[in-house]
Amino acid sequence: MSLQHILLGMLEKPASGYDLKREFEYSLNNFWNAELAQIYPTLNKLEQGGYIKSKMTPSANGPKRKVYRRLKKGEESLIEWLQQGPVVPKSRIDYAAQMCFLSALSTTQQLEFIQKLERDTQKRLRKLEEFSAQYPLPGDEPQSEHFATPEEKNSYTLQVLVIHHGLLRLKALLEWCRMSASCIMLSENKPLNQ
Amino acid sequence: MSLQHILLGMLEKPASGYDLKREFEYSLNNFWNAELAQIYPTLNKLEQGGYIKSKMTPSANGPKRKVYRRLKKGEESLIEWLQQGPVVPKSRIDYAAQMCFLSALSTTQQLEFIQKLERDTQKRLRKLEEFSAQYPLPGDEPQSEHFATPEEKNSYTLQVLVIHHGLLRLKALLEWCRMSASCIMLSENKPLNQ
DNA sequence: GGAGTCATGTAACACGTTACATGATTTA
DNA sequence: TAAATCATGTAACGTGTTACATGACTCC
Repeated sequence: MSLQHILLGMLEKPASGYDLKREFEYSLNNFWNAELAQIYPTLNKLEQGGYIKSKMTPSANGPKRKVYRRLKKGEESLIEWLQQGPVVPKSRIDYAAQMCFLSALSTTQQLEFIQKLERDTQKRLRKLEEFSAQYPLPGDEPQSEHFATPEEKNSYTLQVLVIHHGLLRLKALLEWCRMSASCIMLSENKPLNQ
Repeated sequence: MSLQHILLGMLEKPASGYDLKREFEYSLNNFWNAELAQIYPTLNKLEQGGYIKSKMTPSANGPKRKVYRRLKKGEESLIEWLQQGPVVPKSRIDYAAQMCFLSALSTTQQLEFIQKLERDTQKRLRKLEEFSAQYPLPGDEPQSEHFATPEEKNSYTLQVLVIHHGLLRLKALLEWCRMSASCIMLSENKPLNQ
């Protein structure tokens, strides 16, 4: 059910399905994604339901685009979704499940497993930190950002917070990787002088 | 694809579908879950594939149970899954997506949203901390735990680490909730003396 | 004119959830 | 004997992914 609401949220400004896919890739990608094969049917469904409305518009550099704009019913549905409070997904973390059964491998292989996870996480963290550099927290650099309206400032603050959510998650995961590596090495229980 | 491997991992010791469902509820629940409606067909599929084998056995307190044991092919498949390295799921975090569009609500409602998330997270954390109290980290309480074999000790260490993964995640989320609440309050930008 | 990108879609399949169906055994 | 729990399943539906189909437009 969430994708419909997310698309409604993204349609603050009119956009085509292709645009929305790009937006997933370049910013929301850290905590949500959707393929075009899912976006297009969902947009059609939303239009049939009277939440959004499309209009064929010529493109500067390609074929005609189907640009959607959000209708009042769409905005109401979005607000309803937000007002029902935070939706916490039941987490399904494959690598954590794998950890449970990792004793089937040698200690060496266990450490390799953790180290691979640590490297991948480090990579993701660096990428997100790079991305987040464009979005300083208002207050961190006083007077560096100016907003036309309080609404714009608020919207920006929320964007930044979402990015920081990703950063905190990745940092927590890194910390856990390090703890796990030392724990496994300790549990090997080999005498130090050998 | 993961559920098949997870069930194979859980079948270290023979168990019925009903047993496995219980195990999800009482321990793995924090990072994976599956309904009976998904477990039973998956077990049938695994048996048809020659990964496990069932045997009807009478129960002490109910109707006959279909108890599965893991075959060699099952163990090989499990090890293959583990050796291919950590599988990192693409995260889909509804509340983070909601945050992106939260500027459609008033600042007061935004704060309520965050506070609700904080309360829910606090509750989950307390529950997991309670659960984890049964599993001290070996080393934290020297000499308090004894294991028959090094394999058992290693297996226990991994279990504990998985629980700590959940704890760290929840703590990071809590920290983020607090940061978000102050950020939103600051961004409201109202003069203090009013 | 061919390759690459822009742009929209359908079809088949895999995975997950909810609801429903069935029946045995235990406990009050 | 009725309710609760144990125990195994099927059916329908919703969501998400991969593969395939189609065509317009741009740049070389």
